[in-house]
Amino acid sequence: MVRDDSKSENAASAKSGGTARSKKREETSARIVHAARQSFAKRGFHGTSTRDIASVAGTNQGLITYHFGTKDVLWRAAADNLFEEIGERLFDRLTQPQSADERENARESIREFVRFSAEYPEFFWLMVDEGKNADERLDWLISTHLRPRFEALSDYMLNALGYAEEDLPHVYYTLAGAASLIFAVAPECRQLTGIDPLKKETVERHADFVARLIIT
Amino acid sequence: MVRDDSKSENAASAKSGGTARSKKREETSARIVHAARQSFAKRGFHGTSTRDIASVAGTNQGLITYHFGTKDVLWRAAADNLFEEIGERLFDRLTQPQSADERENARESIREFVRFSAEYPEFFWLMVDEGKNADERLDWLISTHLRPRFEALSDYMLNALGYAEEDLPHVYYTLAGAASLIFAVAPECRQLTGIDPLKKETVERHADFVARLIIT
DNA sequence: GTCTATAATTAGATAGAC
DNA sequence: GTCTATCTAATTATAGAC
Repeated sequence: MVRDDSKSENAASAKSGGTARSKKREETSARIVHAARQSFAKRGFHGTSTRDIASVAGTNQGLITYHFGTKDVLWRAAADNLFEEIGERLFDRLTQPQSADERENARESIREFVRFSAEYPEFFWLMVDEGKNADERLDWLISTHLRPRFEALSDYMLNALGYAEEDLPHVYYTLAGAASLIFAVAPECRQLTGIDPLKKETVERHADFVARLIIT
Repeated sequence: MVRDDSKSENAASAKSGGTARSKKREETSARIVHAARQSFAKRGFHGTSTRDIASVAGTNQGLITYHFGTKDVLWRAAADNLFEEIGERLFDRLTQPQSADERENARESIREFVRFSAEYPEFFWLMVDEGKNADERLDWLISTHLRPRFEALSDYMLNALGYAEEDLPHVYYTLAGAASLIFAVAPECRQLTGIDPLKKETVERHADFVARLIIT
């Protein structure tokens, strides 16, 4: 998702060392992507302006064009960046059994998913924001990131958890919704119920609540 | 939420009958509100332009200003309209017991809520869109619509379902998320899983799935 | 009441100086 | 690579004709 910069490594810059230049490039690019991730998550694609992103990244709007071309490409880069982190944080360790008790393994996997949902509400926001409209952003999101993850999860649910094939969509969306919503609307939850869902004890409470609900 | 129009019922229009004029006013206003509900739900507050709303309503942008003043006021009117329908569709019949079996009553209430979520994904979209940012739209939404509903539901969950006070937020958001997400991201679900969540049988399947999950 | 025209802002994208 | 200045289009809100 980062533009090929081999062409810009010209003779002039080669003297001072192409590595330093491309390092700075990547630093700036990364700052922009990070700011974009935050903004797109909180305000959605339409609610986010490239000027705001540049401002959060501590730079200017022109640089976004230079590094990414269009707002759409930047959005994809932000999504890539998010899913990269998600992969490391979640999917890799979700299928690793810890205990001899199958059901307790499953419960702990669900607890892990709830903890993840508290850490990365962005995932849920992105899913809801983009999942409700059939457009090319959704197409890209599914083929690039969602499908491989869903299929890995499906295998796990079929084999380790023993769900029936036709229940998979219900399990998947039920779990995702049950685990995530309370954190995704944290400001509302605070104001409406008086409790802060992002407090460590509350996260654990919710994790256990959902885990015991799904795996009795 | 409709602007007081008593002042515009002047002497000139009184001749042709104030009722006819105010009837037309309300029809136009209602068309705009209806279009606004659709657009705000699907695209969010920022992603929706008043011109698009006017176009869907079959009128022009100037009339929106005339009837509602600002985009923000129109958004409130759209939310009011949604919650009015929700009240009729859901909250009134949720607490009416049908069977002698307490657990089956609870299950049927949950099934009803799932069916409602399939019919009104707007509710979920609104909740997620506005619940993630602490701003004055959220304040208004909570104090005007969410709090009274949440307290009514809390009573029901405490008394009829026998949940503990400190579990209420977890029950509430778990149920809301579990019931709604699959319908809220219907296009994604179709493309990702191959099943259409809005098909009648699928709605019932999900309703039963969630109901049996929560009330074993 | 309804509509067209337009003002004032803001958006994404571009050009060019450094 | 970075930044400022600017173009074009779209936005909300306003003014005024009918």
